[in-house]
Amino acid sequence: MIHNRGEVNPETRDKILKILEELDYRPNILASTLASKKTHRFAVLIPDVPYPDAYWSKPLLGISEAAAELQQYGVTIDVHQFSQNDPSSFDKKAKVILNNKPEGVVLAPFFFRESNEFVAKLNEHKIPFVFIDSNIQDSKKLCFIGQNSFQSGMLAAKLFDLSLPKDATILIIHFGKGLENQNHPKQREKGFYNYFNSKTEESQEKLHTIEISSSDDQNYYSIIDAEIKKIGQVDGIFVTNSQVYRIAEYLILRNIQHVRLIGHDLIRQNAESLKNGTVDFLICQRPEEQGHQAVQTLFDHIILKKPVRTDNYTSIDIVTKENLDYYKEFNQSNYGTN
Amino acid sequence: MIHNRGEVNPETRDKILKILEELDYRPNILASTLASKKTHRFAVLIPDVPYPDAYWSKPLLGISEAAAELQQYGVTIDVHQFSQNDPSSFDKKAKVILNNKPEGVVLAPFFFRESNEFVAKLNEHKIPFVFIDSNIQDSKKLCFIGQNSFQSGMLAAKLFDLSLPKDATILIIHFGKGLENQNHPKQREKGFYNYFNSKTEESQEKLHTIEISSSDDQNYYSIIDAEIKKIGQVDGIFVTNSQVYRIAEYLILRNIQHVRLIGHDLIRQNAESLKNGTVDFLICQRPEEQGHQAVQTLFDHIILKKPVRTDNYTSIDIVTKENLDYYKEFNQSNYGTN
DNA sequence: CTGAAAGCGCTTACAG
DNA sequence: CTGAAAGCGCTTACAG
Repeated sequence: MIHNRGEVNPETRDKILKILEELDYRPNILASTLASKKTHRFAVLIPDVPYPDAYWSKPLLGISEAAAELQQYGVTIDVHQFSQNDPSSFDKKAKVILNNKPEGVVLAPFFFRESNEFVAKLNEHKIPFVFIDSNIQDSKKLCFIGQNSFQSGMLAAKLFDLSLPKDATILIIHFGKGLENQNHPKQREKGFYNYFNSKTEESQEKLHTIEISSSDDQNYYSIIDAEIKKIGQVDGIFVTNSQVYRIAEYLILRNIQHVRLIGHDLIRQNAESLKNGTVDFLICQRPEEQGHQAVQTLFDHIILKKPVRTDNYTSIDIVTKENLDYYKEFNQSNYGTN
Repeated sequence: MIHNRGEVNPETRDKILKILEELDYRPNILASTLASKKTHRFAVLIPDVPYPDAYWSKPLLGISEAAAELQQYGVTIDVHQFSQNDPSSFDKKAKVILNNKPEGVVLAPFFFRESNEFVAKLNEHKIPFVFIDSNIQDSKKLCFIGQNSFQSGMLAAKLFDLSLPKDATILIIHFGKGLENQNHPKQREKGFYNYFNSKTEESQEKLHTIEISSSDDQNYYSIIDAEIKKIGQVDGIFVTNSQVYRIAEYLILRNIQHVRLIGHDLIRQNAESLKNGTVDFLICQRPEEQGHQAVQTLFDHIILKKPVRTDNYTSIDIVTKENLDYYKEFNQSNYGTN
């Protein structure tokens, strides 16, 4: 009904628009999509899932859910995955996506340089894109969806602060190589230090940081042994990503108790560590919701032509043994039989 | 296309169904709602909002949001509100709803007896209903959406346990009259005691409970004064509902510091107490999401004829000064200009 | 350039 | 009872 062809007397145009407004006219999307028979292709570029239940299986769940919902609107979603250890795999998939010329893209800008190149091409082709998980400032993005990692580091610090004595020794552990490519762990550490540095009372906590790169995978036990020996004792350990369950394993094997242990993300292994009491708090970010929202945002913008928020920080959830069961989204069980 | 009239040879029927399955046939809801021109009326029965930003303004937000989304499917939602101090107002609205014969109902079963009567009538008329906030067992409900309050009490206890010395004195405060009608506060208290009673190590915390009925509104300060005087000192206070900001006011006025204060629900007044540091933790339940989901569940069941879960516990969120900003749902700000 | 017709995948009132 | 036609609110290909 509303088209945009030809010249119309601006006065007439305004009159018509005013009447439409008065009648509160809204185009019927149902009728519109039904009639147009148009089909929309979105592309997704995220890390692969190297082992079962690894972190990126969760955003993928949300993406698949959104895909199923939007299918009736003629939306197809192609998911492309790259290896977190291999920037060239990112590049390769990015090229495939560009060749397909999708109407919109969701991407996790994991590798800074490669992502910047990809994003430049997308802008060139005027393909709108949504960042998921991490952000690149000043990039003409449609939207960013993820966690404020600085603030989540602040929160971790607060939890130690409230639950440990004032002179506690806390060890911060970065797990996994390629930290230069990952914003989250560094930002979390910054937030963590910021919390303690900006305390009004004289802060007496002793903070130490170590990195365990993935090439040390086999012998990270001895690295931690050495560190603890060096600093004498440890009251709390903060792991800046989802690998906290490995520290839980370490503590159990070494039979070290009464260490406050906090990490990130509700992957299966971490849930188990929460249940057996080794991990005290898990700070989480609703990854399924992130995946779902990323796709939904593209849909809102491209098909519904609705305004979308440019920054969409998901909640920073504190998960303990007690509330764990209420954070498992999209589980298939618990359905009625009607 | 698929109808249910007349007799068909069962064999033929099965064959056809099989072919449909093979073709993965799914009726197009868009075309269906467009063609049918059917209109669906839902009714909602929840408490009113006695002062700005009071708790029930939030589920209402979620309900309105869902109403806007489902409007294009021909769904209309009538919201009826009752006074939390007046069971007869519940009754009156329930009668109005029954007269309107809606296709589905969302209700907060606040008054046990009145709710039971209403629910019996709904079952009689075969009108499906969804409980929001509170539950009534064995009631042929379509679904319950709300918080597991026993578990949220457990969680509150855990937070005190981790952040207070082993011999701490904790005061539990029930605010508001008519507790006999409200399940949440009592269940939360039960969970709270349960946590400390089931600790493996000898529990040395001293727990005290008081009730402040709303007729004492004017002089609750003196009631707390008296209680604290009686028990000598207090290290933590747990308020079993959203009225925790009033205890925060009390502590500020009396200049009492270093009391760990935990309460429920992110209403505006509580958010402020969190920011100024009087309240340490707020345990929240995503009320907007509850409102939204209640309506959505009715839609899924009645229009989409999808199976729905019969119990839908929302997450039990721990909110602090640090993650507060990421729990404000549905705020209108922060939108881009595209 | 523009108006009018055909059609999207369904439902429903209706003729036979 | 049942098949075929009309129509839901749009879009699009097409005739003039």
